[in-house]
Amino acid sequence: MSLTRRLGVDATRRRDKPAAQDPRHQKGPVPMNLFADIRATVLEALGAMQTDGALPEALDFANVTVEPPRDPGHGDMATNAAMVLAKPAGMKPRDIAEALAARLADDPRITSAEVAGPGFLNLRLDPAVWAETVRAVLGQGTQYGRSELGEGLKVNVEYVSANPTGPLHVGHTRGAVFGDALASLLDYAGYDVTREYYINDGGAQVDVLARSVYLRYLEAHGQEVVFENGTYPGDYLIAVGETLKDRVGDAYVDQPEDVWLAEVRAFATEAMMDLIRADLARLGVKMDHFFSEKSLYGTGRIEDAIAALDAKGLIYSGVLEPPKGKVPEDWEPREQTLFKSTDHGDDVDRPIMKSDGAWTYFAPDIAYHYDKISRGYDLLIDVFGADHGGYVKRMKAAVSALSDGKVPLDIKLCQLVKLFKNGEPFKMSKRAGTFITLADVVEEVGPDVTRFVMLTRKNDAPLDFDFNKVMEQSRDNPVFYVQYAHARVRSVLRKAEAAGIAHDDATLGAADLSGLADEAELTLAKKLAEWPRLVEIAARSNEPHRVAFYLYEVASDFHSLWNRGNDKPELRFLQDAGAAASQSKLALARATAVVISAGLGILGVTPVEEMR
RNA sequence: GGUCCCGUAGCUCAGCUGGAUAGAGUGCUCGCCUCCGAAGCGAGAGGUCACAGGUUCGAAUCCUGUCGGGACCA
Repeated sequence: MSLTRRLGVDATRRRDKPAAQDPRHQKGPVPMNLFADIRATVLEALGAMQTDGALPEALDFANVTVEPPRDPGHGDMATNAAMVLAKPAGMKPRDIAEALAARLADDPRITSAEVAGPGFLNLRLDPAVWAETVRAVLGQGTQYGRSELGEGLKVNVEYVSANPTGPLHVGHTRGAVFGDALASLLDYAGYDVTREYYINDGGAQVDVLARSVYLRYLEAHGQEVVFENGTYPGDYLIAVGETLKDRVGDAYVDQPEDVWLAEVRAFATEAMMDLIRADLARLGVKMDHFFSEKSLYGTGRIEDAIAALDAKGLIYSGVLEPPKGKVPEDWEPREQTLFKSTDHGDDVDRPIMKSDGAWTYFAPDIAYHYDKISRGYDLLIDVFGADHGGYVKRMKAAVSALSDGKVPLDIKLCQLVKLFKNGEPFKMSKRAGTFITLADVVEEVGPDVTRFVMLTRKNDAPLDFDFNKVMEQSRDNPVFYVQYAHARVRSVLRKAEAAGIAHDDATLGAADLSGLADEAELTLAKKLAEWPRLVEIAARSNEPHRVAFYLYEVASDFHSLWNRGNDKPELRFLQDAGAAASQSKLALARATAVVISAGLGILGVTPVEEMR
């Protein structure tokens, strides 16, 4: 990927600069967050009221919010302080609100504070505040909006983690895009992020892979082969078989499995990981760390993890009750080694070792998460497909037990993507070898559209991905709407350049911005003021899709302003009156582009210069 | 049978970790290019937030139950 592609995030991605990992040590001004600032002002006023005896001591202000009102007619910001505090303070909401309003009137930024409705306090801010917002954006660039919410905490985001048995398909793409955007979002919000991929190279499926590659290897030697017993017939293994032939000649031809299985498995797995890494690169996804499940076997690491649980008295031998309702026909009571996950919120205890002494699939998962904990992460996030929803409780129980409840694990489930083509749903089958791959999609529509579309849906909502619709790049595709707004800004800046108007950020940031007074201009500036707040909300809930929806709103406010310039020449970004008249408008336009760039940077989408 | 997710405009979906008269896109109707990029903008119409209780100043949001859709279940 080119450097320009991700300029919003790459420039600050801390894994490239380990020395400056902690955002608390970053240089530059503390990011401006107007809503946080005003909330702090409100809390100060409340504190002063306590000091004066106007409010009782010992009140919890945690639920006091300052947020934009739904109806702009209510003002610029609203606080619920009076309503939240009325009951614990034993006072009437209106009394608190009026006293608070009187205090806040002293703040030069606040021009009016009115009690409304059940006890809201509606604040109107001096227009100069919005000009300062624009100035802050120009001064801080794509750093505007960065937050210290994360306090430099170490967070591990595990995503994709597809089995190394073939190329990534469309279903994986969503998890890849989501996990990557989430990681960027958390980075932007002040966390120290590691992007990680868990390679499932320890199970039976890689044996199947090895046998499949072996068949292609025989084929490369001119033999007729049949793909049976679940072996993978996909074309992508043909080249792998040929490469194997180049490596070992005919050494494995007509040899029993125990001669070649281990080596072919290692060879095939590495080949598949190369394939997967290449697929991820197409999307602009770059992992910091790949963790091999295989490395857990035969090294005592699983045993260590289980011993840690055993030391807490959470391992025992027992027989599970049969699953309620439909009992599998082959079910029989068996003595197994169990993890007492019910102590940590699970519904039933989970087997970790079967009666024949083999680990269950759960055991390496425990060991893997134990490893993450021991690497010192403060927070773990797993991005799974929705088909793994059944593992959530046991995984959380394991992490809770292993970390003594100190390391939270958040598991984000991505609903599987429903594919449509020509308006018809179609399924993909890895076994049949007829699946739509990530590479197919990215080649057709490009990484930007792929990523943005995947992020315009909440992760736990199903996503209809209409192949044709997305390939058509039709206008109802929101990525173009946002890109278009950015391109329009760049266009107007090019015109400014041609007209000889200085438009660098320093000049625009120092310009007289009092000309920004029209409602449409202020609406846009206010929207830009929400960006730092939006980042924190999105990061707190681990929901990068909020960034995509926010950018759509920014673009909408910008397009709206742009078109008002058609009717009102005084709202155009380039003014006939000359440089000074234009620069306040250009400052707003440029600030819009900066916020869009920052947001697209988090999503991993290129802010384009033009799209004619 | 159990667990988890979902149910919001004709359709596709947002909805701020409880706020005021629930919002976009799309589709439909009607307007806007001698004007910085019309891939754009403006206006109209469209709702029992699945249903029933509960919690409280206040519920689409939290709790319980029912119905419906999906995923998973040694």
